[in-house]
Amino acid sequence: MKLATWNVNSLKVRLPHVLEFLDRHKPDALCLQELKLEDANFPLAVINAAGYQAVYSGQKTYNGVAILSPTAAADVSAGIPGLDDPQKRVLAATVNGVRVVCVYIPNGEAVESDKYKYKLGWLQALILWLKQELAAYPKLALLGDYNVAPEDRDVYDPKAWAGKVLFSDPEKAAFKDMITLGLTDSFRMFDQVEKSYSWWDYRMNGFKRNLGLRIDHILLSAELAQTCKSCSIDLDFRAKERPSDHAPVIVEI
DNA sequence: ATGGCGGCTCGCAGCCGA
Repeated sequence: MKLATWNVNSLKVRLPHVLEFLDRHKPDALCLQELKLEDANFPLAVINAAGYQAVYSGQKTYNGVAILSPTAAADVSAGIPGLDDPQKRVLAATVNGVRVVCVYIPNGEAVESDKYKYKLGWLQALILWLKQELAAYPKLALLGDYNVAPEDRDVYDPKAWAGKVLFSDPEKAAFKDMITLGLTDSFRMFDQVEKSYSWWDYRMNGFKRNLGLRIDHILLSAELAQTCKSCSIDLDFRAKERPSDHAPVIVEI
């Protein structure tokens, strides 16, 4: 079974890339973030025509998440239960017996900002909910844009990024808390080339110079990690004309 | 040290992302 995650930075603009991704990788579930469109504008007909079903939770301009799958998604739930948040950042569904949790964790802007406080509170709410969700669904995958680079090797210049948003100690601690719940970072289960990243700034030729961060992750529950076969980042989609600034991450379980 | 790119909007400038 193949699962994938991709922050598309506008589904309207990236729809051709998404269709190409579905055709090339044929994932059993594809989690998308930053749809930047309302549910009424979700391109369901085009995705159905590609052989995929979709569940989604969108809003105008910002955020928005979706799960695409060839088979129907069951027990769909949007948002973090108990967290009153108008921002559409979480969607969970069961696909072929696997609990697929698609997240777009807040960016945080800068450690001094209110958005950073919102991010840390949001992460705490996510972790509390995940603990329950893991108890209910032993086969669980948490896929998405975490906006956290967990280790030095996930950052092109860890000294320059030390203490900055996406790489501050409280954010890294929250990531570790997720690992402590029993989740495994599937990417690090396997040998990877050095300087592997999932996001590069559009500016300064970030991708060509490989000035990136690894902030998109697929964490697996123990039961899924046991049988995980591979995890990779598909750089081809970041190298395209008019790409998303994120590359897709793919896991085989 | 700064800004840079790209996507969005009751657009032509400003917000947001990371």
